[in-house]
Amino acid sequence: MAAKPESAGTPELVDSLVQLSFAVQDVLARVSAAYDLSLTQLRLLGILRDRTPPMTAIAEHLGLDRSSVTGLVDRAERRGLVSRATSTQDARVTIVSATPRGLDVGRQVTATVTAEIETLVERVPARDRDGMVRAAMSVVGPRIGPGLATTGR
Amino acid sequence: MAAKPESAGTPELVDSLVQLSFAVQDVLARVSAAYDLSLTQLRLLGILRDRTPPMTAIAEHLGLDRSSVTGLVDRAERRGLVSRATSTQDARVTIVSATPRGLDVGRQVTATVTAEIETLVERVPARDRDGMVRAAMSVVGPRIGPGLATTGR
DNA sequence: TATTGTTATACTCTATAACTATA
DNA sequence: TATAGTTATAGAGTATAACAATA
Repeated sequence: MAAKPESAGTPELVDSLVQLSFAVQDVLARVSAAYDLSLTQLRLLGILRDRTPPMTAIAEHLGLDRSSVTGLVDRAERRGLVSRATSTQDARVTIVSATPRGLDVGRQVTATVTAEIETLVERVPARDRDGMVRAAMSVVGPRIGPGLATTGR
Repeated sequence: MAAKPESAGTPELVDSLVQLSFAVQDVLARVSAAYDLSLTQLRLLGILRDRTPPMTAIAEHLGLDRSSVTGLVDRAERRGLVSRATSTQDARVTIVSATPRGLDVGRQVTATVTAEIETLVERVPARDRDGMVRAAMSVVGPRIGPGLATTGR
């Protein structure tokens, strides 16, 4: 499974994609940090923007163990960003939701991130932008919900 | 600083880029983990592939505090991936280099990551690939060294 | 018995502040 | 004094294993 020179441009593309991903993640982490959020906290708020899922669903979304989500939600709750409630249908289940403040912070970070990445994108020649959207979407699939999807799946 | 509808396609592009960055980082983290490396350890090995820098230079490359690099190198050294040496020119300076095993592990992870991302890229229509390289490079600049650049700057 | 969530524990990663050694 | 690196300390994030409560 070594050489497979089907498309001469592929190595450069792989390399560009890796660098690009670091540049984007840098923006996400830096802006989050400016709001005193970790990237994981931002992702949590992103999930809770339009849902009130059980702990297990959050774990699946983020690709984390359930015990990791316990700590994550603990810290967010301590900061007044999210809250817990026991499901009325199944007393084993804990429902998590964003507080008004959590929603607000999430919106602000998302707006700032979007603005910063738009600045990066201004460097892309206009004629290449449509192709880039098509290329990116052919890798990750179409958008599902509204706003920034802080997930790879 | 709100609406700025200069280019209608921009929001989708921003969103695609964020998702794409998560997909790529997922690959990097997953493959690293399969080799029992954190992403930071992989980045360290990436730096040491063709250099033997002082601790401070590593901190700058990775955007970390010097004290964080101390621990990072400690753990990598304990695992036989890197080694320390005192500079002969300036006894304050500690020079870090990858061991043969560290170089080897770095190469293996890089090769696997490249293969996996190439698989992702196969989903991109061939006619869009050149444009994607151009677009990505216009954001992050041209490649500098050989191999995967596990950095955003 | 199976599932949901938490706790206990341990490790990595990170930063700030204070320190040592060298320049 | 200034710089390079380490240590001490603290906190976030993560996982595994064991547990309690509920189904």
